[in-house]
Amino acid sequence: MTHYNMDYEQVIRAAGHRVTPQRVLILDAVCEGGGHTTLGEVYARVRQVDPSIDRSTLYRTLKLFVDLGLVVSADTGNGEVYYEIVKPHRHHHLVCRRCGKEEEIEHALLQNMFDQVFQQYSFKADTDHLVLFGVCKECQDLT
Amino acid sequence: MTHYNMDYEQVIRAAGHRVTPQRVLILDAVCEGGGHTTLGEVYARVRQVDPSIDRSTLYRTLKLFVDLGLVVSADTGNGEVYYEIVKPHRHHHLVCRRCGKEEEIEHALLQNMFDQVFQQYSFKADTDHLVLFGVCKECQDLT
DNA sequence: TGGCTTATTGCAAAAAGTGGCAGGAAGGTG
DNA sequence: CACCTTCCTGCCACTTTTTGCAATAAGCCA
Repeated sequence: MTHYNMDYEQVIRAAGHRVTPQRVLILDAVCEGGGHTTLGEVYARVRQVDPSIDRSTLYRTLKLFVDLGLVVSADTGNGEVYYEIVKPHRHHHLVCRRCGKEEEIEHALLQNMFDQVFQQYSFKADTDHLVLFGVCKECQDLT
Repeated sequence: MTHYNMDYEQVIRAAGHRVTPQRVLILDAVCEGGGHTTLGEVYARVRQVDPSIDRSTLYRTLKLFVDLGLVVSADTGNGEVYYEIVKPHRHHHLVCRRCGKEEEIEHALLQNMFDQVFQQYSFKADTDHLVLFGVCKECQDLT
C-alpha cells in the first residue's frame, strides 16, 4: 500500500471516528488506484477482498475520508468523479477536454492568484484541489 | 425575469433547436435563482408553474443550455452542482465555507494564472466558471 | 478481560439521475 | 391555414446514490 499519510488511523481517531476493517480496506483500495480512481474501481477492489461490503458503506466512507482530508475527490466534468489519496504536496489538476488526459500542476502557480484574491477581496481561499479544464499540448497540435 | 441575454430564443434556434414552453420555463427558473441555484431548486420552481414537467426534461434541458452557453454549471465540490444564467462578463465565484456567502470575482485575476499554466505546461485552460472555497472577510473577523 | 456506550454496518426502500420510445408539437413550406 | 418533417416531451424502466433503522462491533473503563 502507498498511504502517503501513514497516520491515517490517527487522523480518523482524532476526528472521533472509529477505525474499522471496512474503512481500512476502502482506504487501501483508493491507494491501489495510484493516481485517480473512480468509485466503481474502488468498489470492485473492495468487493474482491470482502464481498460483503455494501455499496452504501463505500459511499459513506468515501465521503468521510474526503471530509477528513484523507482523500480528495475531483469531478472531472464527465460525470465521473475521481478519488485520490492525499499526497504530501498540494497540487491541482489539468484535464484535457479532448483526450481526457490529466496532469498535475504545482500549487505554487495558484498561490499567486490566491494572494491576489485575498488582497482584493479579503477572502482567504483554501481550495486544495482544483480542476482546470482546457486543451492539452498534444490536442492543440492536432488542430 | 432577468435574462441577461435577451436573444436566448435566437440562440436556441440558431443552434437548430426548438423553443418550447418547457425550455422557456426552465430558463426562467434558472434566472429567478439570481445567483447560483441548484438543480433541486430549479426543479421546484418549474414544477410550481407546471407540475407536468418531467425530471428527465429538466436534466436534458439544463444540459442543452449548458452546451449552448446560456447557462453555466459549476461543481462546488460538495457534490452540489450550481447553475447560473450566463452573464455578459466572465467571472468566477468565491464561496465561504463558514457562512456560505458567495461573491463574484473578475476573470482577470485568474487570467494571469491561466497564462502561467500555459507557459509551463502548454495547457490552454478555458474553465469559465471556477468556484473557490475559503473564508470570507466577515467570518475571518469573527475568529 | 468483560461489560457498556454509541458509532458503524448491511439491508431495504427511497431519491436522484439516465436512456429508450411513441405520441405530440414546433417551425418550415406551399 | 393545413400539412409535413423532425425534434421534444412525458412516461417507463433501470442504474446510481442516499437515507432510515436495527443489529453489530470498536473503543473506553474498571
